[in-house]
Amino acid sequence: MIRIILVDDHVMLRNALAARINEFENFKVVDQCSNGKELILTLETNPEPDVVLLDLNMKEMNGMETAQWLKKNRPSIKVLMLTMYDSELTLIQLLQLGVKGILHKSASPSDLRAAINTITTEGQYFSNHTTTKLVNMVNNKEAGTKRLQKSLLNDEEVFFLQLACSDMTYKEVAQRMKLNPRTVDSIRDQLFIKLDVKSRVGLAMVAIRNGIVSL
Amino acid sequence: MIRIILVDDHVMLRNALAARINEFENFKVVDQCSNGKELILTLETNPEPDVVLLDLNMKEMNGMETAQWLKKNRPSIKVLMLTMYDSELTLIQLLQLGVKGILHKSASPSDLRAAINTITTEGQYFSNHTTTKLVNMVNNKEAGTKRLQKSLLNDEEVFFLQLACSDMTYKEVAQRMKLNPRTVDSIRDQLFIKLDVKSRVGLAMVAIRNGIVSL
DNA sequence: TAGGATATCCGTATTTTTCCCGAATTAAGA
DNA sequence: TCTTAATTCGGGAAAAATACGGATATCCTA
Repeated sequence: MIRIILVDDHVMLRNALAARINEFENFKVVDQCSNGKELILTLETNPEPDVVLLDLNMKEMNGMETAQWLKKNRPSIKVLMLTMYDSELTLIQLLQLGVKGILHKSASPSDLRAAINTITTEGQYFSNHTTTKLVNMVNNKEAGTKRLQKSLLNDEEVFFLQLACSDMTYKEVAQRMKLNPRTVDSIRDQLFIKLDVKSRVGLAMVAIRNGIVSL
Repeated sequence: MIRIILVDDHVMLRNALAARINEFENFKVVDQCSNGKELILTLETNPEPDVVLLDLNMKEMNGMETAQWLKKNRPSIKVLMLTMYDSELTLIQLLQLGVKGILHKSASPSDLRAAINTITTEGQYFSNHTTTKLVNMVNNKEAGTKRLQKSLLNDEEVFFLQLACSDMTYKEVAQRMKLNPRTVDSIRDQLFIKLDVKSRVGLAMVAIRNGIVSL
């Protein structure tokens, strides 16, 4: 019996997923959480599940942070990430975090079934769509491979993006980050290139799409 | 038998809702659509439902636009709006569009049941949370009442917001809107006041939260 | 019809953002 | 060790965004 925990702050979707999964043979949803923090609490007092279905866009502790925690503290748990939007950035970042599969929220129930099945039998699941994007990135010499190697966001950049998605000015952001305003300029310019945008609004859009900032 | 159509681009959540609703007595989900356009097509060839469960944040034709269309073309259909985030702006705007109820996506199945039941028996459903916010707005003299009267966005402002959530400069936005750049400045300044932000990024955030721009 | 509030349009001034250059330091690789 | 990157920071200028205010038209009202 494969044991699964669901993590998503939308109760109804979560229940829906649970109902579907419990219909499958050999699968059982043993717990449901609303965010990463709840998951950690649950894991502290309960036996480890085999799979965690993790929503990327959550309020309290989002999917990215939670996956990072899981990789570090519970590396044997397989993570299947649920995404709302899709983008190359998320993709690469998630792979780095050891996520074993990615499933778009607009996926059909049969996609869900395939994902859950494959991830337990073969260790990982990636849809054709996901794989295609990866291949395209590798093939796209000018931007693609560079991104594969370099477009991962470090903690500083993530922190910057979170602060940039606000009414603050860059000076204020620099203060908050305890950095020289010039350095903040560099971080921003770096992100312009990495994320292929040319304005702060563009950065904000990418950040939101990728669950880096939670609304 | 109350006939219901679901409109949401997340298949699994949609199916979950459908399953729940079909469990209720006297309710039946007669159709499911992924966005407003599909709904319109469906309505053209099928008999009118009693209730439409409408997601606010959709790609093709979002909930706001769809509600507007329904108000004009199918005024007898009751609209229950599903929201991802919540904000005062959405609230007022939705009420103006004749929406008969608002349900947050993090609502529980029992909330869903209450909403569906109440909307059909009493004509409308608003949660305590929603009502409380409305009351607060009315009581808050300085900003509240003004917002109630004035914070509704007209088509021009909505269009501006959609364009503002991009890498475009205001000049380019002005060109696209066929307006003088100064006029675009005024629209922006107006929105700063209405939405209580002081930068373009702030505008973008509000616009996304309210489903005015779809990512 | 005069007065007052309000919306629209547009100009000026200031601040912020963005870009381009480059220098000093550190890290990494051959 | 020498070269090559990458990081942090600075000056300065051009462009964009924002703040402020003025002119005109409109509409409501006393």
